Order: sequence, then structure tokens, then C-alpha cells
Amino acid sequence: MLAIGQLSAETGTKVPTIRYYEDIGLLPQPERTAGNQRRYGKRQVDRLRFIRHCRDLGFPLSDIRALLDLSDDPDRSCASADTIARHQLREVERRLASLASLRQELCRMIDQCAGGTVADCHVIESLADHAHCIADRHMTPAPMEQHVDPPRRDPA
Amino acid sequence: MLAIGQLSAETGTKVPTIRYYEDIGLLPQPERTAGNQRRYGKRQVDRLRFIRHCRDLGFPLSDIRALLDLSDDPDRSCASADTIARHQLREVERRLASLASLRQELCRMIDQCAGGTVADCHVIESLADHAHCIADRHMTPAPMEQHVDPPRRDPA
DNA sequence: ATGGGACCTCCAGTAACTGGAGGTTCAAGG
DNA sequence: CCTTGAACCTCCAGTTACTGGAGGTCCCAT
Ligand SMILES: [Zn+2]
Ligand SMILES: [Zn+2]
Ligand SMILES: [Zn+2]
Ligand SMILES: [Zn+2]
Repeated sequence: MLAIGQLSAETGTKVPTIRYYEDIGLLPQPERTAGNQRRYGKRQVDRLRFIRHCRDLGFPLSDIRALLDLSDDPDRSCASADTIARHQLREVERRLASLASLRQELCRMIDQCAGGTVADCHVIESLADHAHCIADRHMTPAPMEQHVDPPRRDPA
Repeated sequence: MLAIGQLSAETGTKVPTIRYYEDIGLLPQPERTAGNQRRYGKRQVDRLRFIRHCRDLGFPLSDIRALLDLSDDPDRSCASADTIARHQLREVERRLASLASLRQELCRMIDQCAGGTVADCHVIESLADHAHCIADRHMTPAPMEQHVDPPRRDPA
């Protein structure tokens, strides 16, 4: 049985995040010691790994919840899992397309900057007026609510 | 002078969002009618357009604040504007790279699904175990806090 | 027995909005 | 002039997926 800190080290998940997953019902309530501390078994470790891997692939928690439900009974058809994955793929592709066009716009802006004063900077000018843009509209990709964990050293 | 709803229509910004920008000091407090309603002039319209265009290009509000400060006095050097834009470009490129690798992983997963039960679905299996992945680590791109406005019909 | 690191709960904050409740104001029609 | 009703006002809570801190308890190795 692992304490929460060990589970954290094992899965690369911050301790408050684990408790958060428990709060929102993604992780079941673990056993407790007499002194009320959480103890986790192997199943929980796997479950958390699954969650984290899905998060790393950009799945929102709502999808992960559905995927966990599915993987909880192995006899069901995998159709909905595939649907979720395909949907996620479409999302990713949508975001890729938007970002590619943003990239283009930004490149153009920056290229045109001659390095003078603000008054004649093409960056500022382009930002002020979308008419300078090539794309007729920017569709900023939907968030995808990613976790960012800043460079963390391994718990060695 | 425009009422807030007209400004909203003019710039494609939701009314609560305009008030929010005012709250956080991105937009100055506008004049008011005797009955306490906001009235906006042309400068405000331009300022809001600038903000929105930047948002559409993925700039975070903190950067937009800096860009607005710059564009407020045109004699300064545009160097920092360019730095911000370049930084944003790097961000976008980072996110493009991550998404490309996510896309690859998702494609592989989906391709391998034979359509049976959950027990032998490769999608579920791949999600459960990162060892099936090609990339040795997924770096989920930082959020970039985009606004999503779901298909909204024009206030005609 | 004691020290200190790991643990506990609760709460607030992040980013950038979004929506609702409950109450006013504006402008047009009668 | 008066009445509607749409648009406006303020304040507050909720969204997503966490993250961090305060203040207090527990575990276990010495
Ligand atoms: Zn410039
Ligand atoms: Zn543009
Ligand atoms: Zn399958
Ligand atoms: Zn993986």
C-alpha cells in the first residue's frame, strides 16, 4: 500500500491533484489508516496512470470519465471508446489547422517589422487591424484544458 | 456614442466580456448617461477591436495589456512589441509540435482498433499504457487561454 | 519521547470569461 | 403623458483542471 506522496512520485501527479481527482469522483475513495491517511493499492495506481496518460493526450476529464467507465467492464463493445478517441483526433486536427494559420499571421507581422518606433511598427499596426491579415477569420482553437506542469525533477 | 450592446455587435464581443475587460482595467471606464448606462466613443471601439484581434491571435491578456501600453505612446521603440510577438510565435510553434505528435499517437490508436470488446480494444490498451506510444513523452501544450465562442447568431 | 517531514481538511486563487437574479433605464408607441 | 418591453445595471456564482497555503495531525526513526 502506498501513501499519497508515493503514489504521486509513482505517477508523476501532484499530491493536490490526486486529492482533486478523488473529490470529483475520478478516483474512488481509498482505504485509510487508523490516523486517517490515504493508502493506495495497485488498482488505484493503474487507474491514475490511465487518467494521466489520457490527460497527456489532451482528453478532457469528462471524456476520461467515460473512458474509465468503459474500461471498467471489459465485455462491452469498444465502439464508444473509439468514438471518443476519434472525436479527440478531430479536435486535435482542428487545433492544428488554426494554429498553422496563426503561425502564418504572426510570421508575416514579425517579418514586416523594421524596428523603428511604435508609430510605424507593422506588428502593432497588424494587431490593430485585422484587415492586414490573410485569413478572413481566425478561429482560435478551443482550450482543451491542458495541465501544465512546469519542469519537475524526478523524485529520485 | 454607442451603448454597450451596440459596441458588442460592432466588435463581436459579448456584453459581459466588455464589462469584464473594464473590471480588469483593459478598457477604461467609459462615460455614463444620467441613468448610469455606459456610452462608448470611437477610441474605445478601436481599443476593443485591438484587444479582440490579439485574443483571436492567441495572445494572453497580460501580453495584450503590455501591447496596449505600448501602442498608447507611439514614440517609443517597437522592440518590446516585437519581442512579445516573437514570443507568441514561439508559443504557437511549440503547441503545433506537441499537437502534431498527439495527432500521430491518436491515429495509431484508432487504426489499431478492430472493433471488438473493450477487453481487446487497442485504444483502451494504448490509453492505459504509455509504453505503446512512440513519443517517449507527451508534452501537452500550455493552455494559451483561448476564448471559445460557440456559434453565435448575429444580433440582427 | 521527540522531531520533522508527510499527511489531513478547507479555502482561495488561476485564466478568461459566461450566465443568472433581481432591479433600473431608455425609447417608442398609444 | 404613460406604459411597455428590450436593453441596461450590479453583484455573484460557475466553468476547467488544477495549484498553493494555512493551520493542524500523524508517522516513524532515532
Ligand atoms: Zn516593430
Ligand atoms: Zn487578423
Ligand atoms: Zn476498439
Ligand atoms: Zn503515451
